[in-house]
Amino acid sequence: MNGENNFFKSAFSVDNVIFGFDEGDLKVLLIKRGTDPYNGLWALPGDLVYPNEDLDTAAYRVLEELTGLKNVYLEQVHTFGAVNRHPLGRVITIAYFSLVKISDFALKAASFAQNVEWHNVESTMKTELAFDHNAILENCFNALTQRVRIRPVGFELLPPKFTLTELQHLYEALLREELDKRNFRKKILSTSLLIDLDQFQEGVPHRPAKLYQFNKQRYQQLEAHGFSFEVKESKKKEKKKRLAALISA
Amino acid sequence: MNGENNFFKSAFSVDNVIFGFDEGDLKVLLIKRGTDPYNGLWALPGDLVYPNEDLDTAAYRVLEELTGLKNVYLEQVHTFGAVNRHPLGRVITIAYFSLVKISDFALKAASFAQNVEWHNVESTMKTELAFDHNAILENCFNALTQRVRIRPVGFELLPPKFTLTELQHLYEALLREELDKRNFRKKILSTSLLIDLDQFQEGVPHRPAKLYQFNKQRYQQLEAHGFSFEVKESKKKEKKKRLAALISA
DNA sequence: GCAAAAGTGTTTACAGTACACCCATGG
DNA sequence: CCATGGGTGTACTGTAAACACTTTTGC
Repeated sequence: MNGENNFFKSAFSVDNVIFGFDEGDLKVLLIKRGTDPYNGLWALPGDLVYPNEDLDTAAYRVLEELTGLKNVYLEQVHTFGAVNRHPLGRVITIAYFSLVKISDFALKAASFAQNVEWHNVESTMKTELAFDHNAILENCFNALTQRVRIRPVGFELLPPKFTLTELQHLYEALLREELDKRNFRKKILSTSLLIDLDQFQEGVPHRPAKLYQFNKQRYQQLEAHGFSFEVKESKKKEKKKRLAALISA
Repeated sequence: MNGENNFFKSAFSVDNVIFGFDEGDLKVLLIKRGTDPYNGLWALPGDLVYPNEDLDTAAYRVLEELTGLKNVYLEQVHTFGAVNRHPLGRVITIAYFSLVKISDFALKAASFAQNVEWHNVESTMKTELAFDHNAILENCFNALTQRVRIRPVGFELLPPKFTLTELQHLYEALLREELDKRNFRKKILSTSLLIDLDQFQEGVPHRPAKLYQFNKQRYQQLEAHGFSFEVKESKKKEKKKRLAALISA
């Protein structure tokens, strides 16, 4: 396969890191491989890109075939192309991540996999995955962490109605950092991106929390008007010296 | 070419947006195409990836063949794979940008190009380039703008010795924003990333400015210790409402 | 002595941080 | 009445932002 100038003897695939959020922690959807290579190992869902198919389309297709979901947040992250990353030939892969609400979907049967499951992200990163999927997962997780500091993408992972505590737990999982309840509420409410539904949890063994909804229209308005959604780094306990910002005036 | 399942009848290339900084503005290195398709149009340097070559290696090779430079800042940005982006077949391309010091290199003759030139970035973005290279350029420029807010990559574009005013002009070009001289100096000096060389400009028709050098060792130290180099967005004149940060505690 | 760019401090406003107690519900 | 998580305000501190004049050199 390698060697001479066989430029058109290569293929490209997409791999899709599908994130969900449930029971207070971040999950990733994995497929247990039923064929060689890497038979029996867990892998990220992916597929070769059809010759007449755009890359994003292929990534959406992988997602939809697996979950039945459409209109999902999807973002291209990085392309992995080490020469020997695929044992069967030169296959580079374009990595995407997507964010889904675990609440509102059921898994489809995926013919090419024995098994499909949600796995905790942190523990998955310590496990061996097929191919270079550990590197891909880590890369996409970092991209998500970064993205969530800049844009309110977290809502893509929550059910339509959620409590502020659920939202806070989500951010804590994504940022791997504990947040102060009062400060978090103050800030998140000051964005005007949440709609107070004036509804409450039911059947919980404690004071029921208010339910909120993400105000997507409002966000798109603000975004269109050039407003930025800035998320700052928190100061660490051990007073790290800040490298001062460069921008002024 | 398109149509049936010719998975291995496709190719991938790298394109490299090579940025330089000279005379107060940001430049990009372009090649005038001497063959069809797009004969006569300016294009980004790029090449097909060899079958036994990693993607990053290919991007470095393109850069080195063109400029003779090694050990240059290089970053993968995005992969472009629209079905019809290349008139001769299915060719997806992985876009990189690199940052070079215009001062210290001479262009090599590039056999596949009639002409190689530095072009002003802003005006190039208003011109038609070959293939989807307008989209690639814009994407890479945005990536650079973002990167420079987070990491001190600007120094890669300056000669080894520079004045604070030159550095400020660079940041102004990258961020498309005017900066306040005093605040800029205060902040940049407070990072301890600059070495005061105690040398001065010569032969300038005004008070000569001090020369500084980037302290790479120091930066790597800080980076290794988990310090962050944070660059904040400046507030605009028209007091835009800030969407408050989400992180606290 | 004039032109041109270098260099330098202080004040004000806001956003980030830290922190502790009472409330509503189910069992 | 107890356990559980929900909900709320204030004071402090550090960084960003605004802003104008003096200095040094070449000609």
